[in-house]
This record gives sequence, C-alpha cells and structure tokens, in this order.
Amino acid sequence: MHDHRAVTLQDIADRVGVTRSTVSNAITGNGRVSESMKEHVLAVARELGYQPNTLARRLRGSRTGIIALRLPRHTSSMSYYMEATFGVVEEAERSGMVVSLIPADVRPGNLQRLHADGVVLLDPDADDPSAHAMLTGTLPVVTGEPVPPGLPPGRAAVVSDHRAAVAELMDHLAERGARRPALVSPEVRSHWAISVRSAFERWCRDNDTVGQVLPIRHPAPPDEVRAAVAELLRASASPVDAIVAGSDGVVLNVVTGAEQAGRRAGTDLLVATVVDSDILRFTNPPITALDLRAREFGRRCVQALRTVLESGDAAEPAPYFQDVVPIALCRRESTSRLLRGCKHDH
Amino acid sequence: MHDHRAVTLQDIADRVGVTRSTVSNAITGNGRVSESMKEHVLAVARELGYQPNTLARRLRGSRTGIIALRLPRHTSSMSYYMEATFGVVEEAERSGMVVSLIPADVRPGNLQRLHADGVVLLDPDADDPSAHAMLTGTLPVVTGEPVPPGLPPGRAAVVSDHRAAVAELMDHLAERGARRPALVSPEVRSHWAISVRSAFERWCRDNDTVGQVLPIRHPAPPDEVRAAVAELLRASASPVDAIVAGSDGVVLNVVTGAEQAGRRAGTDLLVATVVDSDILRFTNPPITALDLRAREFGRRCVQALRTVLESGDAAEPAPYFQDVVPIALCRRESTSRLLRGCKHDH
DNA sequence: TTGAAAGCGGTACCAG
DNA sequence: CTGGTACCGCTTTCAA
Repeated sequence: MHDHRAVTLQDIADRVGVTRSTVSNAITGNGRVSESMKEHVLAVARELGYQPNTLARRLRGSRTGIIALRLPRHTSSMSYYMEATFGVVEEAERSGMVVSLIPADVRPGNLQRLHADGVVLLDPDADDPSAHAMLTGTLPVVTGEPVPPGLPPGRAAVVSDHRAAVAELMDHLAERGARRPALVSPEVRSHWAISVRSAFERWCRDNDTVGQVLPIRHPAPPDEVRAAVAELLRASASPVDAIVAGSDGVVLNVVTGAEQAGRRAGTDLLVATVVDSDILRFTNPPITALDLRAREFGRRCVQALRTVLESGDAAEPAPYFQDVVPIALCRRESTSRLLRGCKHDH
Repeated sequence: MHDHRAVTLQDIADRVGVTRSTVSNAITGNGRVSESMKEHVLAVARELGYQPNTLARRLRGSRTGIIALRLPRHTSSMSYYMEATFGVVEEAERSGMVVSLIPADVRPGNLQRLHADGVVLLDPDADDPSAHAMLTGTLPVVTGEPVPPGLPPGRAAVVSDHRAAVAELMDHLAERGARRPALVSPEVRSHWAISVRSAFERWCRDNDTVGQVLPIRHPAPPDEVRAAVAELLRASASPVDAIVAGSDGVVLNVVTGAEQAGRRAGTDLLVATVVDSDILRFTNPPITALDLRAREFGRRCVQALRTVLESGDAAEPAPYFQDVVPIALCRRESTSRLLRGCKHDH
C-alpha cells in the first residue's frame, strides 16, 4: 500500500555513480563538493523527487526540524489561536520545518516523544502545570506573550504591545466622550490578562481618570458577567460610560448585560474588547476591538525560535530577548458616539 | 545545552550485563526472553528512567506514528475546527501517535516531508487543489465529512448525521410554530453545505412545507447577508417565520438582518444555525444550534485512520467505510416561541 | 534463551 | 574534491 519506498540518498548516489556522502554533502552544502557535481546531484535529486528523511537526520544527532506547538488548554478566543496557529505553520513551512501539536496534558516523556527542536508556547498560564514543565525542561522554549510571574522565562518571547494598544483604545474612548471607563478583567494568571489590567490602570492614573476594574472568573459564566455588568451600570454613584472587555467571548455578555440595565452599546455606552475576533464585525452593533495580528504573531514566534536555535550552536547562547508585535485598533460602531444625559462634562 | 544524553537500550544492557537485543526483546515483548531476565531488565529500565526513542524505533520500522492534519483554508467556524483539532490530538496521544499540521498549500513533496503514516482531512472542499492532491496521493486519507462530488474518496470518512440532525431541528422549529422556513446556505462545495441543504429540502418535501433556500457567497460579506435576509423577510408573499443559518458566523448577520426588517429572533422569528459555537450561548438572544460534537468527531477521525492503517498490513486492505457521529440539538431562546400576527395557521 | 550482526537513512570525520 | 566508514538507537533475523 505504501507507495514504493521513498527516494533515498543511496538511490541518487547509484544514479549519479558516487557515494552517499558526496550526495549528502552536495545537498546539505556542508562538505566541499565541486560546483558541477553539486548541480548534477541536485538535478537528479529533483528529478527523483528526493525528500530528506527527517527522522534519519535527527537520529544522527542534528535537528529534527520539528516545532512543538502548545495552545492554552481552555481557550476562549478560538479564532485568535487558530490564526496564530496558521501563522506558525506558515512560517515553519517557509523554514522547512514542521509543526507538531502538543497534547493538553504534557507528561515528562510525552514531550520527548515529539523529538522537537524547540517549543512555541502560546499564552503560558502560571496555573498550568504543563507550561511549567515545559519551561523547566531541556528544550528551548519561545513563549507567545511573556511568562506571568511565577513561571521561569523561556529563551525568548514574542509579545504584543498591550500597553500601547490599550492606551490607544482608551484615548479613542476618551475622545468619544468616555469619562468613567471600566475594565471587565478575567481572572487568569496569564501575562496578557495581567498586562491589560495594568495598562488600563496606568492609563487611568496618567489621565486623572477614575477607572473601575470588574474582575470575573475565567472561563466566565455568561449570567455572571451579565449580572455583574448590569449591577455596575446601575450603581449610579459614578456612572460608567465605557466598558472594555477582556476577551471576545465576554464582550457579548457585556453588551447584553448593559441592555438589561437599559443601556445600548454604541449609543449611551461605549463598549470595546481587547481581543478581536471575526464575529465582532457581525454583531449588532459591531464591536470595537484590538486586532492582535494573530497570524503575524504566530509567524514571529517561529522566527524567534529559529534565532534561538541558531544561536544555540554558537559558544555563547543568545540572551533572552523579546520581539514586539504591533497591535491595531479596529474602530467599530460600538464606540462611534456617546450620547449622554444630564451628566456633567467634567 | 541539551540535557545529558537520554538513557538508551545500550545503557540498560551494560548495566544488566546483556546485549541490546535482549533488552529490546524484554521491553517490546517480541522475542523469547526468560521471565526472570525480563523482570530484571524492566526493573533497571524503570530505575534508569528509560524512554524509548521513537524516532529510532520508527526509522527501523515503516510506521512513523505521525498523523498529518489538514484544516480547511478559509475557516469560518473557528471553534469547531479548534475543538476537532484538540480531539485529534487527544486521541492520537492515546494511540502513541503525534499530530503534525499541514500547511494551507500542500505542494507534492511538502506533504512527504512530514513522513506521516496517514492524513486526516477535515471538510474537503472540491475547489481546493490541495485536497485533491492529498486524495490522489499515496498516503491513506481519512476525511472528516465525506468528499463532495468531484473528489476521489479517501479510505474512510467520519461523518455527522446532518440529515437526521437537520430533521430534528426542523421538527423543533415546526413544533414551535414555524410554517415557512428558510435556509441561508453558503455556496461552498463542501459536503456538509451540500448535505445540509438537501436535508432541508427533503424535510420540507416530506412535511408538505414550502421552504426557501437563500444562497450566499462564502465567506459571506456581512452586509450582503443582512441585506438578503431583510429583503427575504420583507417579500411578504409567503412570510418567512424561521431561518436556519448555514454557519455560526452567518447567523449573527441573520439576526441583525432580521432586525433591519423589524423582526426579532426568538419572538416573531425563529432563528437557528447548523454549527454550534461558544459564542452562540452569549448572544442576545442565545441561538439554537446543532452541536456537531467536534471533539468527539476529531477523535473518531483518528480511530478511523488507525483502522485503515492496521488493515493496510493485512493482505486485503479494508474497504471504504463511514463512521457516523451523532449530533445534538441545543435548544436556546432564539427558537423559544413564535408570536405571530394575523397569519393563517395553515 | 541469549548473542551477534545487519540494516533503517543520514551525517561527519578521515583518508586518499 | 570524493570515497570509505563509523555511528545515531532500535528492531529483527539468524546462530550459538
């Protein structure tokens, strides 16, 4: 059934009339081979449809060309991670590498079985024992987003500039008339949740604004979010006029919770979220969000990992570094205007 | 940098004072080894923390233990595919296999580089050249959903029982008072799009019901969907009272399109979709949907592939087969009741 | 029952 | 520059 044995170096060697080693050298470009020989070998290789056997390569001791990809266990923002995954695969392919998925619960040997050169770990969660295991393991790890406190860092991290993006979002809200913003913040111990929160708080300080943080559980039960939001809006001591939601799943509940309190997103309440998602363009009203550039983000993770791997060859391994991916603000109707009642305009 | 060399068979052999082959036989249970020897070897192996090197193991044998997973290129129902992917990974792990992702555009050799034993191809699209390439290739392929017309079948398919599920959904709608159902059907040449449509039409025939099909492009531009839905509802010759949407992305536009026409989902219009998604629980109103059991579906794909692979060893390869995954109807508010005006009740 | 040896497909080192 | 060869870790005959 399996197609007649794949083409090997030996097949090419036989055809050309040389030895495996010469063919190997010609193909990898490692040894010293004459130009003419090299071209000839490559031609035959192409003709025969030669594909190096990754397994065999690794066995001899070098790279496997395998990137292990780990996604968060309970993922709410599916489309974000899906896009990021595609980005990882795309870029891996461009580097001649392949991507293997790591199961949710990584037991020690489990990871070893993948025989990966390195790991891309998206959104490491301090409460995830597997994440911890991988970060303390022997394989080089690049994290998507920095590790949260309590977790050892990887060899590099690709990060989104939440601080700048949240500030841009808040500026946008302020410009649209928001004076009393609130953040619905999921209680996850991942870096982005933490940094979004601190960015929010910082912006409020810097802009002499009273901002409220509404912590919610994660994953968030819809009713709980709605109830919390409704209550927040009814507590009229300092009426909230803008709500930023911590994830795309939550934001819909923010909208409906607001409706329960008689408020309408995009009209008498500004609503936005820090994670964009396809569906936010389709809601009524469409919801303003930060586009995390997931695909690009995934690609950068692979690039960072390559850098780490290549530096690993040198005597001095490269020091820890971060690569910052810019974020784009997508303005939509949910923050188009703020019609306020008889409020003081400060 | 890489941790001290892993324990090998030789290490155990040295420790015990026998040869690799004996240790190998003891561990795999293949050859004939005395009970005492076997126990001793296993004890030492455990003590040393031996982990078989799958790469080497597989280099020798023919299987690689790698499953290549292909997701649709332009995927709207992210959470469905994400879940299915997790299911595939989960089940693969239970079988001691690993999952590699196939890049969007599979060039011939590209796939070979993965050295997979077989392929899981989700929702093959007749217009996708890569899908065609894989199905005509040499690797055994299991498809998630059957191949649409125009594509050669794989070795097996895991299928959802759309026909029964759509019928169940339609019965539900009818019970809630729907008399004039419509289907918003994305124009994709994938099997499920086709079979949902035919199931809809069949149900209508069987139940003496006039059903309309509203074809829309895929991926669907939001405005187009909304406009089409609004127009459909305004054309009052035979007023539509229930709309079934072909995907989770589209259904939100159906709801907002209906609102443009002055109709409200769950009140004077029933709305449902054939692909469930997290967010449909969070919308206002929550939307009735068919739960495709994505995770289970993914798992079954791997099981089917294993069956195919194992049968491949025998003289007679197993004939093509299908495995049917049951679907569950999730009733939500969008189909809770239908308040009609002065319509005739048939 | 156990040992010796031949690969699986490549890489890498050392002669020639 | 190219050939020869040992070896990566394991499986699998074939002898002993």
